Amino acid sequence: MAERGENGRKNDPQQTKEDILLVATEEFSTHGLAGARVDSIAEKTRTSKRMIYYYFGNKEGLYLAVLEQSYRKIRSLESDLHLSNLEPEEALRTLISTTFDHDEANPDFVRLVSIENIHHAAHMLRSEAIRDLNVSVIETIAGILERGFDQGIFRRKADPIDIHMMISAFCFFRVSNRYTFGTIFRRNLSDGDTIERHRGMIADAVVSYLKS
Amino acid sequence: MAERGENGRKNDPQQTKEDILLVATEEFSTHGLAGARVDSIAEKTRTSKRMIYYYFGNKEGLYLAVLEQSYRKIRSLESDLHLSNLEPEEALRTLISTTFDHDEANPDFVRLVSIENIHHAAHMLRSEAIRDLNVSVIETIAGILERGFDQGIFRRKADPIDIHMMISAFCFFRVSNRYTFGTIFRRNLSDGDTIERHRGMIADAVVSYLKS
DNA sequence: CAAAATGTACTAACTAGTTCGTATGTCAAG
DNA sequence: CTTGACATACGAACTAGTTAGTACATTTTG
Repeated sequence: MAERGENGRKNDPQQTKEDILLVATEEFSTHGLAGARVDSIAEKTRTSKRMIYYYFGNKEGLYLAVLEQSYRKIRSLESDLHLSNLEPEEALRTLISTTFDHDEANPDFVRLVSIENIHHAAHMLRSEAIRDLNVSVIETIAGILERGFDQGIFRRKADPIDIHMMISAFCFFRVSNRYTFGTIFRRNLSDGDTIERHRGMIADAVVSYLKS
Repeated sequence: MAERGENGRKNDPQQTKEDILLVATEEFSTHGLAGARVDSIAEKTRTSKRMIYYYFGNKEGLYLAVLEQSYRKIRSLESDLHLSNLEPEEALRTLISTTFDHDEANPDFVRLVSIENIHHAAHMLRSEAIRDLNVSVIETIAGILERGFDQGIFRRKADPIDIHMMISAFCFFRVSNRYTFGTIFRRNLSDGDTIERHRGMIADAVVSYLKS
């Protein structure tokens, strides 16, 4: 058993790495790459700064690891939705709700993506893991659009990447721009009623667009 | 005339301030608040670091000034659109195109807003100038929606702020997430054809939503 | 001249990354 | 099964370089 005595040290590399990543995710997502402090991360960890450099090389390496881990999480989520046995409209609405709920539930991820965009996606480009992200959503959407069109439910032949962008834009923006938008229009986007209304709204908008 | 001789100095406070702001906008928008370097700004300016502190107090003061100036610019743009004499649908499409083109033409502004959101809009909150932004767009949209509903063109009674958010989300996301989205889906969102298609797409989506 | 505007050169504090030394796990040989 | 040698895992304290901010002197302008 790898238990921790009074002051006796037990090696647990896996746990140590995970611990660092968890703390780092929070730090990077709230302060950005340049604003994040390695010392601050080290303090909040149950290990030391030495370990950060031991496992991740340098600050950028740690940032990249955080980014990769975040993307890995969504990839796994995306895949286990079984939409092919649903009616096209129903399938689309389910997919949209899932995206919506994911962004709403993962502000850290949203913030990290925003930060990465400020850096022109420079780190993402260097990471094969992220670049080669199996973008299965697109195939899923393509399938739904095709079925819907063939069945005469959707009148418009839209590009699946465009549709994905439209959905992402709405879901992402609500979270990424929550603060400035909320400040200017004095509206709390985290409010329960607002969430419900917006979830329905984006679905209705996409569906009506495809039907028009 | 305030001309600049061989090495003779001419005071031109207005020009000095504007020069600093211009350089600072670029620096903050590409590196973020923490990532921006005061020394770097000073170098690119035709004046010195001393002047930055003389006029703006400190780094945050400069950042705030940059932010305020950026918002002041859109406010002026928004106001001189004369939409009330257009058909509701036409008016809405014009407004959407304008928002779309503004974001497309001002990536610096988009990036600054993203950055400000990472900081939970903390600086914006402290700035009365920005907080009290006359949100005339909302009134404009409200008017269009009402006319459209009364004329039976729009079947749906939507909240103007929600509609504004839907438009903003799409237009903003295209610019703010250009890099990560482009990397993952190998698509260049700055491409001329794509711009055209997207401009029409958001307008069609909003209109069909309101008509449904 | 007085006040505003500007330049030069500096400093105090911070911060990423390192050095050096120690503890722990493991596996082969006895 | 135990010993010891080697690799991996870890911690405390340090350093070199950076960076926001300033003291002081000087020039321009009304």
